[in-house]
Amino acid sequence: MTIAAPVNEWFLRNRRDLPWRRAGFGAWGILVSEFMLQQTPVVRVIEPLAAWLERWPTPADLAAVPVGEAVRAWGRLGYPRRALRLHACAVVITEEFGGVVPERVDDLLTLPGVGEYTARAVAVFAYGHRHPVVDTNVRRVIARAIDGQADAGPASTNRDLAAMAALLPQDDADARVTNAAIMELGAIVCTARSPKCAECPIADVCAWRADGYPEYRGPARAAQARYEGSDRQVRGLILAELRTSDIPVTRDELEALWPDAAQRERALASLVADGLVVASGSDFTLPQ
DNA sequence: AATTCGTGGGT
DNA sequence: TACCCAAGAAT
Repeated sequence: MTIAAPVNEWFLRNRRDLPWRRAGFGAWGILVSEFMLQQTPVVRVIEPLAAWLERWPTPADLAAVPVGEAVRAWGRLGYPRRALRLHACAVVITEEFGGVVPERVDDLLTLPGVGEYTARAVAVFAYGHRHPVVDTNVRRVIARAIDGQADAGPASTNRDLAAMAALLPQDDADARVTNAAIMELGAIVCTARSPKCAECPIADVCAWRADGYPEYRGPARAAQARYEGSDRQVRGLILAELRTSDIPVTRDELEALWPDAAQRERALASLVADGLVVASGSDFTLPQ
């Protein structure tokens, strides 16, 4: 509680003017933004989000088109399975929720691609309900300011949600601001690489700072696998080819994308298994 | 619980 | 240059 007030005040003066924070942006827009923001930097989401919502202003609009259109429109945002799940989400919302994005966390959690973070983000930011919202930024701020650790360890949903819940003001509207404010603080001040403690509104109560910025001691997070030469890269190459082609892509064209036949076939098979690619005779297309 | 899943920019 | 990191979810 000693951090909610100063962080809220800081937020009201320093928050970025992001599209999904504009009044009347709508629950659908916020849901789409949260899908796009999963593991993807804010700056890369702005334009695709605007194009997406112009094309599909409601869940029913998206549900009405073939899922392949969603995969194509996803473009280079990364993790294209999110496009499949967002489309599936639109179908469920249209068929089971009357075309209205649900506002209860437990209803939101039933939607494809909606997990603990996204469900609460929608309930809080779109509907104003009072829940803790915990993303990577929030986890880092709490690890530093409260726990005195340089970085958060592995995620632990219950512990992380409880820690954030303990910081929230009682009032729904204030709690909503605090959720956005701590996330924003982690995004632009208490950053992973070079935190700007001189600009931090809670530097005077930060446990990490008070302890002299000790290095992180805890379970090492698994190193991210190298991308170059990975199956992910091959999947990306194949899907990029399909995205930019209006007609089915032949095996010969796919062979030109990657020399290792075994890896190419493995990547292709996994894309088919995911539903991102379908066989069309002896050729391949995005799903219809 | 540990892995897998894109892409691009920062350090 | 090689990492590291990014409003996570599913398995």
